[in-house]
Amino acid sequence: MMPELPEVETVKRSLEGKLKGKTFAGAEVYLDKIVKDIDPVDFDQKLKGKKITGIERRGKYLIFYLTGGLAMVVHLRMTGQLLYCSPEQEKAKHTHVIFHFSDSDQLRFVDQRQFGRIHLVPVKELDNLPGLKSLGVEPLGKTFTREFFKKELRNRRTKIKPLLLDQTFVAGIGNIYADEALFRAMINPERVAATLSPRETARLYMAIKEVLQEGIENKGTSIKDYLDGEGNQGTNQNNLRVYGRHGEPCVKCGKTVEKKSIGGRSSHFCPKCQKL
DNA sequence: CGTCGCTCCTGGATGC
DNA sequence: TGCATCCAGGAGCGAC
Repeated sequence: MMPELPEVETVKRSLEGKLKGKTFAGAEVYLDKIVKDIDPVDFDQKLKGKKITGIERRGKYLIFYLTGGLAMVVHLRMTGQLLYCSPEQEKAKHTHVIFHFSDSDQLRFVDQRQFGRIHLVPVKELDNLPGLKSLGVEPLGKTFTREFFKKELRNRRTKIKPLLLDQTFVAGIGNIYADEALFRAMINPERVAATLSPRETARLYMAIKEVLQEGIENKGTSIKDYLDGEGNQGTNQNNLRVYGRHGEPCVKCGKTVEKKSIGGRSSHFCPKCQKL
């Protein structure tokens, strides 16, 4: 569950080799609302005969580039899965879309909570998609510099945790990696962003990159239902220091890890290592 | 524009 | 034991 940047990147990497060069034979849509802004019949017709030329990740979005100047944009939200399957495989519960390829292999979109969305747009209209349009900087990209981070924090009066989750600020951080980064940087999630010292800002900057990088190296965090494109679990759940550890002793100081709702989301932190 | 709260969903966990 | 309620949380949306 909860695909964030490392999980979406892992899905991308697991599918890339298998799907590049494949030609769509069509798409069966079982739940219309998943396929946003397009009639399922049109969707099937437009995909038919198009070849996948490449896959890109932007924040938590996956973009499939197709021939004919088209792009298919997939957001897994919380419980979405993209699974590469053979036609014999039994159709799992909550399978909402099945993509067929000309070689008879399939890509299936499975999503228990039905929050995930799929768009099909011309490449030149990608920037008009709400969400993609306003997406912030890539935290593992060149433009996410320490200077940028410092400068952005300076005028923000919001709490640091909700700010880290703001996709128009930095793209791809979700609840798990936000809590983990704040713990590593020893910063309380309720601190007002603008009040972080230069030292704290630098620590948080490094911690964000570190937790995301490790998440990718460990092929994602599989807590509930996250799987990559081949149905494999990640191992980063074994690397978490505070997320889901409320009631347990802090790995650094032994004090009990707390859980508190901040900005409407559960936040896990050590009250001693992350003083307010 | 920044910030906040509500909403969409299912199913596992928790409460009485 | 059974039923009701809560909770998980990404992001679009409307309100202020």
